[in-house]
Amino acid sequence: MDKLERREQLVDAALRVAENEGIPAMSIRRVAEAADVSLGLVHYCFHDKDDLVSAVAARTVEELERAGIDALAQVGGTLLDALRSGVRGMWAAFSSSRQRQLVTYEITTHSLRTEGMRRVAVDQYKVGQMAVEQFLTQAADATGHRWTRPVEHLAGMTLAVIDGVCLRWLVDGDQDGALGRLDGLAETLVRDAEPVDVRLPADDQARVEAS
Amino acid sequence: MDKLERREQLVDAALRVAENEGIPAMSIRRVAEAADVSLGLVHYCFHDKDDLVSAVAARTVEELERAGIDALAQVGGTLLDALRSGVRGMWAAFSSSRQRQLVTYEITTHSLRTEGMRRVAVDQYKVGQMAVEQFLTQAADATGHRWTRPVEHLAGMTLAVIDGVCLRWLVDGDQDGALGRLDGLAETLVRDAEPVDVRLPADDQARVEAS
DNA sequence: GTCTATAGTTGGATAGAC
DNA sequence: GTCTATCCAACTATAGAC
Repeated sequence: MDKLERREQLVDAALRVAENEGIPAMSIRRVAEAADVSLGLVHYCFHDKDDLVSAVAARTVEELERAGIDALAQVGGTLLDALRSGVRGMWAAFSSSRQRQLVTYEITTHSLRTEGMRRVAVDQYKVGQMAVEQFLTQAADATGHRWTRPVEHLAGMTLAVIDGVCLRWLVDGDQDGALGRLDGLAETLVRDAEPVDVRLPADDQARVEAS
Repeated sequence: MDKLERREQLVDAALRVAENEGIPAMSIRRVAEAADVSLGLVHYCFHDKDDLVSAVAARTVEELERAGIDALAQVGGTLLDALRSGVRGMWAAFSSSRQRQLVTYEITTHSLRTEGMRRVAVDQYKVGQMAVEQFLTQAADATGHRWTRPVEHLAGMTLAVIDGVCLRWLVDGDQDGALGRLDGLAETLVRDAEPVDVRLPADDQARVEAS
């Protein structure tokens, strides 16, 4: 089998181990065992353990990004509806796998402790921030609104809330509480939007009428 | 030295190690070395590693609680001012030690992975929730307001935001961004408060006038 | 590519002397 | 209480055969 292909397969196994036993327990040996290959092979495909962890992190980010795009698709109704269903959609993507979410946080702390892995955590947030910005922009557009604060700021708040809510949910398992907080987020966001005036600015309007 | 006293001293050392090298690296051996005692002594004072981690967690929660009480003290001016300075006060307590905060998150994930340690993470949040509820109540009282939603809910939101903001700050180190998001939180909270009418309800009012 | 074998390190936990 | 000594397990990483 090709090296890159093998890497992907090993990342599959590694992710399985990480979800079930945690990142600290995701040793190279354990991954080799889970993938039913030899220890040497894993070392052949990954330079060292951090290389493996980074690959697992890249995979989780990639899948999270895809989930974010899916949540983006369902934008309709009022702005509040759109925000609520979008936020809940992201939440559904997150909470569908409690284990996966825990892995994400473990990767964050691991990368913050390990020299040369800071980029990993930074990437997690960069992708999240962009996904949320895109979502907010699209939700406003589709419902004829404009944000009265920089989308960057609103996305930062949104991401912080989702992050905090998710972490707490991991701890207390209170799904209703989590959903309540997310709805609160949507209600808060909607207060920072205003309807777009359907009339164009004067000079544009004149041009339209002239045509 | 007394066993309990020795335990406290060892927790000191353990916390030092955890802050500098992370919870996963906080081995019993490493703690013994840092405290300049023998390996056996640590095992004499703590049944096993989880016992030690739990003790460290208890210490961090205890110190966080004290910091929350301090932040509570400075309530004055308008409600918005009170909220802003209170939230910023908590933030100052958190962010004064980046390492310590990282330890807190590491303990959370560790406890979620370890059978029989769930209580540790739950306690972290229980204390946080109560501290924030107390702060919000006091801030409203001191400025003549009442909350239009259950304080429990508002405190949950607040805690989520602070948590999310803090975690992100650990990753990107953007202090201005973090403060901006916290101010946004204060502005959001203030919209869920209304001034308390100084006049009492009718029957109470009648009683007052009769006296 | 994939394996086996092995070197070398670190960690948890216990036993027993003092 | 505190220490030393020791056992055993698990891990990283490499070398070398196939």
